[in-house]
Amino acid sequence: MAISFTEENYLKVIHRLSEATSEDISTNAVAELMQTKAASVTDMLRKLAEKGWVNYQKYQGVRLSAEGEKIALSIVRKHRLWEVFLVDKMGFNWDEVHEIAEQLEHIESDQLINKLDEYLGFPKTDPHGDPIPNKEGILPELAYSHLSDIKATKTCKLMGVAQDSAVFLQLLTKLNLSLGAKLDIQEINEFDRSIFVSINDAAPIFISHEVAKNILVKILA
Amino acid sequence: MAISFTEENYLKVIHRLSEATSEDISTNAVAELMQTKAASVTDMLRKLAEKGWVNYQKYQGVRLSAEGEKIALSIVRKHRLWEVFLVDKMGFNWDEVHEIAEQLEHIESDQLINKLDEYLGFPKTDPHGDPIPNKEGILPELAYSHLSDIKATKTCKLMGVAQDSAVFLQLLTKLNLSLGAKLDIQEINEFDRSIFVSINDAAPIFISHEVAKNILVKILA
DNA sequence: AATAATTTTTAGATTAACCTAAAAAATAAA
DNA sequence: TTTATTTTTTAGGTTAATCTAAAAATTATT
Repeated sequence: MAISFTEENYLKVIHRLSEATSEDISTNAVAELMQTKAASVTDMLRKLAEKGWVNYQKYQGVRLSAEGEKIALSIVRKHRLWEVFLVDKMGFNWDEVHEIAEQLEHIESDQLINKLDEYLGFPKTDPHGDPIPNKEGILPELAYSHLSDIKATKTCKLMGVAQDSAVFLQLLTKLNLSLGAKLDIQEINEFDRSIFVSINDAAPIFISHEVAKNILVKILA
Repeated sequence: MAISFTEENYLKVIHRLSEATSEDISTNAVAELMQTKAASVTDMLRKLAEKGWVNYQKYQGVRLSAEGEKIALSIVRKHRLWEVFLVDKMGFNWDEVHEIAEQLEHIESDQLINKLDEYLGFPKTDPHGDPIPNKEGILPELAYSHLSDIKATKTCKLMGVAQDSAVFLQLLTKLNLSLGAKLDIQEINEFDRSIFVSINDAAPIFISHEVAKNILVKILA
């Protein structure tokens, strides 16, 4: 069944919201991410339900059907592979690729995306550390910790970010924080929950709780 | 001013029709290429005229304004660069890339397209021999001959094709005709205008007038 | 030049995606 | 457990791009 760009974007947004919770997704939550009004969302949810891509009962929220999940994952796959292409091959920075990938993710050609995957060397994650679903639509669970959740003075490795906004990524770049960076937590301040941390063995600096929330790390020691 | 995919496609089609003639383009001609009805075209032409991209007087046909021409050429540039990418980097055949490039040509990012251009080594032509407009929107005139127009037993080189359809390109591939192929015309048959020709010094074969019309060559001797 | 044929435009509908404002349902608070 | 608040849905409209059918203009033919 034919699918429009808009429908694809709705499925993607519902998928993203579903990753954070096991509850049904509210109309308002979808409206906010879609930058539209709740009334418009209601219309679309009814339509997506008719097409069998979501399970939706009015007033009860929405969740993806198996088929909807498959579509959403294929869009995520395309988005992330194109991001790798833009950074690795086109020489963009990690904070420049999101908007362009938002367009490229709607290009329809399985053949192309599989050739691209191969051309890029079957990458496992995108430039922000997010895992890339495979051809079969299976998304490996990476299960990293948010830096803000770590309670003790550990050593970690930066594995990903929880946000793709250019301002956030540019800030990380300024802090010399990129994928793979080593983080030695020196101290966690109770007062403002800021973290005093040494990045790649440099002199320690302060990182705000707000930033730490969006940094995903693997704990090394 | 914002432009929709549909508007881009109309400008592209008007541009294509304008290449073949210096006359104004008729509503019906646009309708045919856009695979839509004349009434729809009339609506759109009025809209494009309001936006200043075409000059249109009702019942008098249409032609691109300077601004419309610039937009059309930027779409052609994107289309052809993506085709080069698909063939040179992704390993597609020349008969497989048109549809995908039709989608990719609408991706909006000057930065991306210029980086792509560089990545591809600033190609002069696409996989079908069509010239690629440069950043400034200047399309080098290549002025090759249609094989069907040649009246004598000459030697030529295949420089391009006048049609991108998969069936046509696949036929050329079967005939061992690809960009750069050497063609030694042995004989031109008056009866059906078929051409008896040796391709890359192989035993000569017959090529129909219909095929010859769509083959662009440079005359070597 | 008058008539016939063709092309193009207008008129009026349709569909997808959106909107605002009002009504209904669900949830929270008194 | 009523009442108040918030969320969601319905009702009715808008815009872009399309359509069919009919009218108008242009072009071709006698």
